[in-house]
Amino acid sequence: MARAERLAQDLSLQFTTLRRRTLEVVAEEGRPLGAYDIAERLSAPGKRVAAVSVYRALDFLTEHGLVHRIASRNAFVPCEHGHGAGESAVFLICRSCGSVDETISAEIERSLDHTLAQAGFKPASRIVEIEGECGACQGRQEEG
Amino acid sequence: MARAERLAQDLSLQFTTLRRRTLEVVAEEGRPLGAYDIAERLSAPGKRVAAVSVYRALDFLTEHGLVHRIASRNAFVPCEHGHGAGESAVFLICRSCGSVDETISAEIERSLDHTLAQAGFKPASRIVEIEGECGACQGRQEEG
DNA sequence: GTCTTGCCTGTTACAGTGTAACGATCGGCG
DNA sequence: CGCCGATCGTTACACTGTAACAGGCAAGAC
Ligand SMILES: [Zn+2]
Ligand SMILES: [Zn+2]
Ligand SMILES: [Zn+2]
Ligand SMILES: [Zn+2]
Repeated sequence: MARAERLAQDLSLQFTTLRRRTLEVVAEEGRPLGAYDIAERLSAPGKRVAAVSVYRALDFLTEHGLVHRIASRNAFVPCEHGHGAGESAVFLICRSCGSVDETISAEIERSLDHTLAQAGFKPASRIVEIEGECGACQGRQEEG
Repeated sequence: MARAERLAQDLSLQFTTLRRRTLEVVAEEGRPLGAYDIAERLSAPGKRVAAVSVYRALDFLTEHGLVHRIASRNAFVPCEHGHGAGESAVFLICRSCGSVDETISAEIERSLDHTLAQAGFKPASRIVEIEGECGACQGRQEEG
């Protein structure tokens, strides 16, 4: 990810090997990965990476917007947008193939802001996760 | 909850003591409760309720729309609406007081449907959870 | 009545998820 | 050099959730 590299220069020292490799592993996989799965992929014979280290790396990466946590799956995906400020994402999670698509919709953003303002609620973070079936899997199912 | 009682008659046999008491405990608390917290509240000296039983009761209650699971907290709240069919809720979770407010917005529903249709995604369940500060806590903070 | 069946519950055991605490290591700085 | 801050390794532990199996109980069949 080029965006990560750019950010890396800003925080020069902060983007350590473990954090970089954690991001790489998450980005290479096409589906959400659990922290323990990541630890396993980062481990080599004789060089084991503990899950707690992965959690710390993931904390760093999520704080800087490089990965997202999927609350309904206890898993992590790379950010594919580089959204600014309070811009939040909508995650489309396919129950068949397990893929996660991250989209941004100004329309949803607006209607959420509207509802929150009406309720007098000051938002800090937003979680919008939709489970269902992605377009590809729908087509596959109709054929088979 | 009257709604629960009404449903109880439909499923007469199904609404057992354990399930009823689980719903009561969740409804009495003003904030999301974890399954183990519920088990603790249901337990009496000499009569311990295991967490696994609570999970089964919660499965039943969520399937029938009497309680909701808060994915970002691994906790459960009573449903306060009795929403029909695919109508999904928006949860406003206060970081200060821990309260959860359940609201329904047709506007959000519409914009979500629109975005999903555009992406060719067939939704099955929706999770919308906003963390932030509720109106009451904002007022309290400004004073103190 | 008794037997079988299905559903709910109890119990144990275990897998998966996440954090606290402490120590070692490394780099920068006086 | 010694100090300080941040990162990382290691251990231990708490919390969340499920699988598997056995007992209880009500309802219907014989
Ligand atoms: Zn993103
Ligand atoms: Zn799919
Ligand atoms: Zn509800
Ligand atoms: Zn509050």
